[in-house]
Amino acid sequence: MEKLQSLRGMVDLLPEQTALWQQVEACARQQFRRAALAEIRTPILETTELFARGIGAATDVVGKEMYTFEDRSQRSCTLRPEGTASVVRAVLQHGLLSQGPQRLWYGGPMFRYERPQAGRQRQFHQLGVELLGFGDPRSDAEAIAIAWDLLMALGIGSLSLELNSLGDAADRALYREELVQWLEARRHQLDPEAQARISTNPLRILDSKSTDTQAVLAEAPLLADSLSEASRQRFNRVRQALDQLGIPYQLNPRLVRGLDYYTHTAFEITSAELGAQATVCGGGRYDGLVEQLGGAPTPAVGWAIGLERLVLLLSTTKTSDGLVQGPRPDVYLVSRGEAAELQALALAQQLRRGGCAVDLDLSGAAFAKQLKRADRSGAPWALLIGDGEIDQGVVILKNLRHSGEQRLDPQGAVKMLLAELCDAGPQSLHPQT
RNA sequence: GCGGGCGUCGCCAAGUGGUUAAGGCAGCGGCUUGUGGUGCCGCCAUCCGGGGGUUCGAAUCCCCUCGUCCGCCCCA
Repeated sequence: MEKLQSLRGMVDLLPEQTALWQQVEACARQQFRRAALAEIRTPILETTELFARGIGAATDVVGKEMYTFEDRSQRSCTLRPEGTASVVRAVLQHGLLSQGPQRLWYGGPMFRYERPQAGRQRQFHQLGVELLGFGDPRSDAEAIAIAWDLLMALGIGSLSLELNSLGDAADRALYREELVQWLEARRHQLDPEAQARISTNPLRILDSKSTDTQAVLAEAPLLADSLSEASRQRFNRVRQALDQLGIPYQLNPRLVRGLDYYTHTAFEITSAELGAQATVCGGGRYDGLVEQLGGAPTPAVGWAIGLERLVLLLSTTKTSDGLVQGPRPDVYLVSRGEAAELQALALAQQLRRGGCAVDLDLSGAAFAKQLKRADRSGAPWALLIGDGEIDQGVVILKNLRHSGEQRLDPQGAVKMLLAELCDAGPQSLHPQT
């Protein structure tokens, strides 16, 4: 029989990895709370139209990477390839903007039908922030700062922030015309992909990784030169704010980004340690999207972080090695004999209700076996109960670090363990040495 | 969608045409029928991702396929 397997590009996170993920998520939540962001959760499945309209039909994401299928009523559905469109849809659907600007974060799985490689899977996870209803240049800087500080708080080093301004719709239209003209004149020097893009999405040619294409582009007109005075000033104010915040960045006039909805500020945070898929965080301003999806014109800025890539960085970085440990029980309950096993069950419940992490051995195996497992579990304490203890009305509280043990009445042992626990907090659960 | 590398036990890994497919870790059992962490003993792939083919004979050669990894495209 064929072995059952997960779908290509869909990976399991096993217990030894989830501890690190939980740490990242906890850190993010803390940062988001400090930044006064509220969480929003939207469905993973949306109408295909949402993404077609929101992200742009000419983009690769919509053109060839979506998981799209018809449901039982022949409605075209798509597994979300990114989060922003859904968040804007939800905000509009529930009229949240009528209560004022929204400071939101979201997280969860995204789906893109691509060939898996390092740092890229078909189901991956993002954490994103959207500031809706904010047009001030300071909000661009603040959004970036939230991302930057989160990455710093996680202890990720060697990151670089690349920054560009795409201007507003008018600037882009103007520049697009100029660029197309320039490209047409050199069509024969471009690779086939770039040639095809001249008509579909010329700006995307700019950040091509092809060295040949880049060589040709060296002389190309720059978007920065087509920006209106207002756009230019706006960009300067964003940069000023970043300077004020002490966040280092590099201007990258070729940074365009793949989704159609970006305007003005576009940015990427990359790491040299990630291989080909170097972008950890990408985002920017999207002043046109809310209107595009049927709302009133509303300025907005946001970004998304790829969690797989983040975790990849954290497990590569030496400093974080060994810091994250899976859950260890505080107490391991060993019991043998019918009455003892029942009492152990009850004590486990009592200890857990008291806040103690308890692993209960259900095997009924020999004491030696159970003790061995107790040792492996990493628990600092074991509670042993057998027929002898039942007869005497005691339990054995054993310190697995020092091998000391004492016989106590059951309630005395519970009190002792809970005191160890609660008085000094979780740290005290793991006696040193 | 395209290019290249790889695919032997849960994990790591020897083996590169010839009778029973090393070893290590983990797991299980025992030495120790109620006391762990060390030690010792035993068990743990009729099978080498799957399917065809070549051969007297293949995990070892060929083809197809699937998976995986790396890169391209693109993105988080």
